[in-house]
Amino acid sequence: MYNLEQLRMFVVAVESGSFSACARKLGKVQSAISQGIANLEIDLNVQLFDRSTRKPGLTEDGQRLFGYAQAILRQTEELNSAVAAIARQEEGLIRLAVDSVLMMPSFTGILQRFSDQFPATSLEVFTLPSIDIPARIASGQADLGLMQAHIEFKHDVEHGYIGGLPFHTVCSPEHPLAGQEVIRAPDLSPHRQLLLKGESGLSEDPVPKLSADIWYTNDINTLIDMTCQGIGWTFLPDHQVTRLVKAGRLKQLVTSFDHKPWNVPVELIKAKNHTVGPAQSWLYDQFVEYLLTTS
Amino acid sequence: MYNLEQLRMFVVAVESGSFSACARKLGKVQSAISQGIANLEIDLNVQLFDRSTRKPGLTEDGQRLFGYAQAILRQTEELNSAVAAIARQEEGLIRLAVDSVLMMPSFTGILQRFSDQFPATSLEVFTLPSIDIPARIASGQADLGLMQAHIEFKHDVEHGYIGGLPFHTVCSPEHPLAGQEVIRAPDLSPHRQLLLKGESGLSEDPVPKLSADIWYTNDINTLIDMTCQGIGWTFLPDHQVTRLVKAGRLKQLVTSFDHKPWNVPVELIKAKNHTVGPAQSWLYDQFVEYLLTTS
DNA sequence: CTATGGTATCTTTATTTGTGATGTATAAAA
DNA sequence: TTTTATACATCACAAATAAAGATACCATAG
Repeated sequence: MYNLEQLRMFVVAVESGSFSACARKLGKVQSAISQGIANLEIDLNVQLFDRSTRKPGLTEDGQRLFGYAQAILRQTEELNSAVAAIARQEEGLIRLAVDSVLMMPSFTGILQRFSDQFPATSLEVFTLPSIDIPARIASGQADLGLMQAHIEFKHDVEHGYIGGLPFHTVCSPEHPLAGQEVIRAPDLSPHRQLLLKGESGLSEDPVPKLSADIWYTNDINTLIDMTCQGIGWTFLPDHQVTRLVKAGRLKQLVTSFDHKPWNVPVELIKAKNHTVGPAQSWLYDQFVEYLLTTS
Repeated sequence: MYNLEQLRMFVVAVESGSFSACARKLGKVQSAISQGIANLEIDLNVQLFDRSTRKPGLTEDGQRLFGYAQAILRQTEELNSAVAAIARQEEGLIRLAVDSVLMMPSFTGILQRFSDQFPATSLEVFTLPSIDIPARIASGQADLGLMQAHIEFKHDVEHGYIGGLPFHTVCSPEHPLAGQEVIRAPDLSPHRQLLLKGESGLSEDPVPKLSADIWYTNDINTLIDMTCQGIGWTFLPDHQVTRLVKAGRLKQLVTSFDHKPWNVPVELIKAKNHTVGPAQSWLYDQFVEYLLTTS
């Protein structure tokens, strides 16, 4: 049976064009390569190299098998890097719970960089309402949560306030409010407000209820669709507003109470008394940094 | 450095649940497995198994690495099957040139079965006009050609007549011809005929020119679109007609000269004096069989 | 308490792999 | 043409590795 060392010789010999060069690269003597490849050929019962010329070239069969050998070696690289990751105590999996409202475009940028930094760590991203996130963390179903700050504190969960996200008041361009120049809080109350509501019941919502007539949904996209449809007005984070106003689907209201943009506090939470590996703390830092520059 | 045998031990031990069972499966003594895995653990500097219980279970790290080890072994299976294919003298690549008109639905069925039969042989399928196919074969750019029969014979190319494909006369439902009950050949001539034409010049076409006014295209889909559009009438193979008549895009004309369906002869060609491997001859047989049952 | 099925460890033996010397072929330089 | 440098194959010997076999130990079911 052939072995990995022989496959490595095969691949390196092809890549470097000669057995001797291969030997130098692998830190062996030339005869070792010569024998190793000869043995590989015997094992496979296939002539891999055409040795009739000065520099040995691949035979047709050799070409055909070269890719397979390369693939095996690439897989061993994967194994090695996973082993190295373990040695560096990197986590195998990080489960992230993010409020769907906070799912901003730059988020995927962070994840992209994460996958470069920690190729051996896989990531699970749940989006769910803020109100449901602490329970996820406390029950051990998630490692890190990015959510709108709530007053409620859960033991087993470590809170860390880290910033705020600018929100704006918006409605459909066809909505009655869209006509008004400047809007005061009492102007909003006669019109239906749309709000996000978590599944785990009463939402201790950081977003104020300004109207008596409130409709709820648990899904950010439904909220947006309903608002665009003109069903009511709502508060939305800056990155969503920018996108939707540009598309002409929403109108941003100029309210008298938010000459300075109105920030929803955002916090990052994690399980208490859990050892935190490098990948998780990297992610944590990235989120902190991002939110500090945004708010 | 770890080796393939150790990885195999690792994987088989996990799959069979015990070192002893693994030893039996691999035809070794138990101590060999015990040592092999211990050495692997030393090499990787990772504890793979939790040996505290009766049956050794994977540690968390072990679970994480198990998939990688499996992947490496799967790759070696690929290599082995490629080697076996070479031993059976199967071709690494077959290049197939098919007339686009003959590209029937059952064709992909044959290719599917091909990939099951010859997993280590890759396939290139060109579709091009019949007239251009012999040149492809003769120049060594294709191995097998499936085309409408021409009178022209090329040396270097081995012709083998194998069947026929039923063709029908069709036009758009809006076309003047669509109203007539039965059509004789002279009825067709006042109307524009649409024909396929190869790139390599004059088409010694197996499809008769019945009209003086002829438009050409080199692409079957364009031909169909033009016909559906009502630009002219044309001959199309049965499988295309069935599909398009069902979709209401075409009308099949009942012609007085084809009470028996009118067959275009189809032939399969290959390069002369080339050794033919099992994969190519399998394909050849499949096509012959298919065309015999169709025509 | 014992039979069973499992693992680790030790020693011996067999196999594999690596090394260094040597011979041959070939292309380029003198 | 003769060197010279580089490349590959082969061989014999040393070194490293892996397998086998014997033995001890452990956990568990009956």
